[in-house]
Amino acid sequence: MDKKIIQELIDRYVSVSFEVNKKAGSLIKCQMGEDLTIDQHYIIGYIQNSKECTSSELAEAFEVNKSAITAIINRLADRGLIERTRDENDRRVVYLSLSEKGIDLHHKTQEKVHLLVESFITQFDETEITNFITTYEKLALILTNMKKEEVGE
Amino acid sequence: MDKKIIQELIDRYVSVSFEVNKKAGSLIKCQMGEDLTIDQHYIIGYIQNSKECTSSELAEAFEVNKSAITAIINRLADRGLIERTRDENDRRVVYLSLSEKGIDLHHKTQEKVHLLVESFITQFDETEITNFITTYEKLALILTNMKKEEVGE
DNA sequence: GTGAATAGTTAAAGAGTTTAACTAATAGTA
DNA sequence: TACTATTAGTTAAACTCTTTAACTATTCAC
Repeated sequence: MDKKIIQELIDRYVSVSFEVNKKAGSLIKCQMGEDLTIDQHYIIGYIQNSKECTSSELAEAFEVNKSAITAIINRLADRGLIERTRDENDRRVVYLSLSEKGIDLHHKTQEKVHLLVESFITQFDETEITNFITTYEKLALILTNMKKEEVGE
Repeated sequence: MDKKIIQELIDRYVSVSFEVNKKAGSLIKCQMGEDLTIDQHYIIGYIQNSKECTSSELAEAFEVNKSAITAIINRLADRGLIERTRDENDRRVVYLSLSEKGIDLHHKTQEKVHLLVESFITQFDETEITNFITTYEKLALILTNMKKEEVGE
């Protein structure tokens, strides 16, 4: 690729990814209201979709330290949204799961996010948005590999 | 579009945008090191590219309250990276600008982010990444309009 | 069985955020 | 002109998220 074209693409990417993140984050936050922060929503979603979820697993998935997860889980547990269960075989391990209340709230917020995403995805031509997401997924893979290489060094 | 296809696209989008944000954010943070947080980098970049930047302008651009900007600017000013200048005609207004030190640091971090983005952008075919960014920009526009409508209600 | 590794928590500190109350300056208007 | 409302920015309190470092409890490995 031409140097000049690359420079232009970099600038456009940096600028647009910043803008979309800000705008999308702000719209999601509106949807969440007082119920959950965005991070809490994602954490609860992860627990919902994972069987026998642990703090360590969350820390790895969200790329933060385990103590950051402890803090978030404490807040959610205090509100009765999450339950902790010790593994009987390995008593170091604590499994995280959603309470009834947690499941209900997750459904509610999940639905709102879904509708929000739907409302902008459907403004695109099917081919265009499909190609977009496919490339986006390739990008996710590339970033994962870069991360691995970095750690491997 | 078919309902089922839409649902699938939504799920893929939510999942991939989350993943890319986490991964890219984490890689950028590594590049920044101890010098600046990501938010500070963006704030400094905005000030660099804007003539006569004010707190209100930043608050609007970053979609946060003005007091959040004051806090960030205070930290940067304490480190001698940013200078404040009162407007002589309208003494309520405070213009923000980078000090020499701030400009140098911004060049340094800017360069690092540039190289990082270059390293993954160049792994794509030119047509594919150009189409991707173009759609991404359309998405930014759509989100901006949604935000406006929301405010207008 | 003792030392090393693992899972998770706690505590302290710092960054970013919001809301609400505040200062200071300007604009509008009666 | 004087009063009121608006605007720009700050401050303070409270909260979330994050990191680092030290800690407990448990399990693993030799």
